[in-house]
Amino acid sequence: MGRSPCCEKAHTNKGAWTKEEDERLISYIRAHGEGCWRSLPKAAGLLRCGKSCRLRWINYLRPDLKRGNFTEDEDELIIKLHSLLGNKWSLIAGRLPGRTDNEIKNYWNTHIRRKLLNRGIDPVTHRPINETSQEQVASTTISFTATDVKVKVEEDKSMVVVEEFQELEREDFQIEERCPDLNLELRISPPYQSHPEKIVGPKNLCFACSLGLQNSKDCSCKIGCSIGTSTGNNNKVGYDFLGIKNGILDYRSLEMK
DNA sequence: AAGAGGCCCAACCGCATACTT
DNA sequence: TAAGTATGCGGTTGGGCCTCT
Repeated sequence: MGRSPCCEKAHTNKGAWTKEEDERLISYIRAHGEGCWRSLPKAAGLLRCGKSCRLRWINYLRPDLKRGNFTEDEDELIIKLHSLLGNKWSLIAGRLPGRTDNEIKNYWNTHIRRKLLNRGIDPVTHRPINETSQEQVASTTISFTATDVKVKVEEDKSMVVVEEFQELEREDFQIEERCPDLNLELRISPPYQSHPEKIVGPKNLCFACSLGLQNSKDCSCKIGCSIGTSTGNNNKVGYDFLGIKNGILDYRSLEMK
């Protein structure tokens, strides 16, 4: 199907943002919140397309952005996350508070790539360069394309999700093999809550239970989950990275495209 | 001092996906 | 179910800045 342009390009500004435009955008978002990017420019009196506004806000104007140089710890975290996730910059950014995907992408391309090359490591495969050139080892990397993980809560699709999850589970050992020293506390958590104690409901559902498949054969937490019972020990199982370690994937916390 | 070349990063573009009608 | 629309993501670009000669 054809695509219409995201905006009327003939009447929009392009290029660097002016201070006035920034101020208009900030004050509009402060007053009305984020979202509705398509209608925002007109409402805010900006001659920009919605995409441009969104990008400007997310990458530059957001108040929670951490400006300044990356720390050594952040460097290492990015490298390790990249070795697991590849160029999934938004997922990587999700683990670095105050950093944007664009910022990390730029930083990767300008600094970290070179840093790894200097260490003799291929920035794509994260393997020693000479080893990479010797042979293409048939390795499996986790891909987060939509066809790999389709998390839908709709009941009719839930079995497909479980199958795809099991596929990820089988690949788990390869992650450990590639990063034996990796202990990033990579617990993907729900979006930040200023008052987490207010969250109501079971804290750690297994994947099947999260899909509403309690008591199904795919439920991996028959002992620990016990939704709605007083016997459930919800603290037994933590949020490991993607929940894979425990065979538990909390779909609620996955950032889906 | 000034020109050339490289680096950096904000912004753009095209596409994929989700959502709506 | 198909078509239309909105949003988000990753790759790429271009212009300003910095360094070197």
